[in-house]
Amino acid sequence: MTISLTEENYIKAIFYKSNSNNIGVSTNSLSNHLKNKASSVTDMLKKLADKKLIRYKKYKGVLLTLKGEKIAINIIRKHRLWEVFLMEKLNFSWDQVHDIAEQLEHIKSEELIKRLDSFLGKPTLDPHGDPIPDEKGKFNETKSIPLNECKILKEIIFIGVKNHTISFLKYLTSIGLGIGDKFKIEAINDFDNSYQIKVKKNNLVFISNDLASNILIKIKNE
Amino acid sequence: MTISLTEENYIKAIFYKSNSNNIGVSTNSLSNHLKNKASSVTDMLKKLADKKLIRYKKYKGVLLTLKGEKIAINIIRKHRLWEVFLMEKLNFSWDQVHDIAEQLEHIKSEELIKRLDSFLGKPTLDPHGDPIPDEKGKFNETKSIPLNECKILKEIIFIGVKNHTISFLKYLTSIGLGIGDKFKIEAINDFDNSYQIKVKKNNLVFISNDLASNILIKIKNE
DNA sequence: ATTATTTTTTAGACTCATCTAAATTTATTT
DNA sequence: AAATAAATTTAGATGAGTCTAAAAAATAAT
Repeated sequence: MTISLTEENYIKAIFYKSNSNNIGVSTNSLSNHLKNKASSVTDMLKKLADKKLIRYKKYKGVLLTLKGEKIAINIIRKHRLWEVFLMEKLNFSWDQVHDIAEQLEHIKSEELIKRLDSFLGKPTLDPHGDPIPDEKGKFNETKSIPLNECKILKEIIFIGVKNHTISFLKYLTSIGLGIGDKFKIEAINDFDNSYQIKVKKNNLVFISNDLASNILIKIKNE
Repeated sequence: MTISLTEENYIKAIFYKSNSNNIGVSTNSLSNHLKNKASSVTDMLKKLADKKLIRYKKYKGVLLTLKGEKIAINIIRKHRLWEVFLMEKLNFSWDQVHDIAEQLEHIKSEELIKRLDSFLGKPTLDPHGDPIPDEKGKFNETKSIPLNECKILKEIIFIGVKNHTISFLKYLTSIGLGIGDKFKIEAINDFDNSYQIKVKKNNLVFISNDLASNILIKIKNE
């Protein structure tokens, strides 16, 4: 069975919109995410259901089948491996890689991905700190928490972001924060739950609670 | 102006079918090459002419405009750079790279190609010995001749192939012949113009004239 | 529990790239 | 140069993926 580029993008969107609870993804949320009209989404959902890639009941939203999930995870694996390639080998900055990886993820060749994976040293995290599933589709879960759930003044490792917008990524770069960096929480302001952190020898940086909720961290030595 | 993947493939096909003499490429030859019906080709030619990518007169065949040629050369550049990447970095064999490069050549990002080029050390020949045009579209012409035009017993450098079919490439590999290899013409049989060559310490290999016409060589120290 | 609102689906139309079948033009024979 | 063959184009149709506008179903509000 062949799966078109468009179908792949729908499958990926459904995967991203799926919550761990088994509630179907709504037509509208896919419509927003894919920037297509809801009616177009409905059409495609019928097609994907025919192919047994999703379970779809009219008006009830949609869930991936095992087959569909496998495909989604494989696309994500390809996307993230290419992102690693673009940053590590071609020295792109992390806010530049997404659009290119969005294209590369659709290249069809299992052998290519296998070799790319080896070439990159079988990485388990992409440049945004997101886990890269292995050949079997298994995610190496690195338990991270958003910075705003950390209420103690400790040494922190920055391991990922929740918000992937380019402006956010650029902002982090501008304050000297990159994946893997260590920083220290110097103060937590209880009036607005904002943070003051110190990255390396840089000055103190002020982080709003909202911002902090999009920064994924691990507490050092835990 | 956006150019679709399909349009890119037509432009590339027209480029490959163009002879240095200014004779238009026929609808039928494109039809064969692209494995589309002639009527489909006609439709697309009209479209490409509207976009000023080709010059097209009904029943008279087709030529690329400067704009079209630029695009064709850029696609070829991308194709060949990716082939180098696949062989040099991912250790694919030269008969495996074409199909994957056929997909990769359509990835849209000038920056990507610029960086890939640098990463690969700005190569001027691809793994099949075909020249890689530079950013400006200039081909580094390495004047090569087909083996069957060489009538003297000399040391030879194998620099490319004319026939790119997988079976031919596999055959060359099987007799121990790879791009850049040196070999010696041991004998030229005048009854059928076939060749006997010696690759490294291997046994003598028999090469028919037909085969020889598809092997591009340079005579050593010339 | 009716009404109003939002979400989703259906119906019909459009573009892109393709096809088949028929018509037309060009090239080749005799 | 007329007849035949080959190449090319036109006309009309199809499938994929999208759209708008209208209908139907689900959800929320009074």
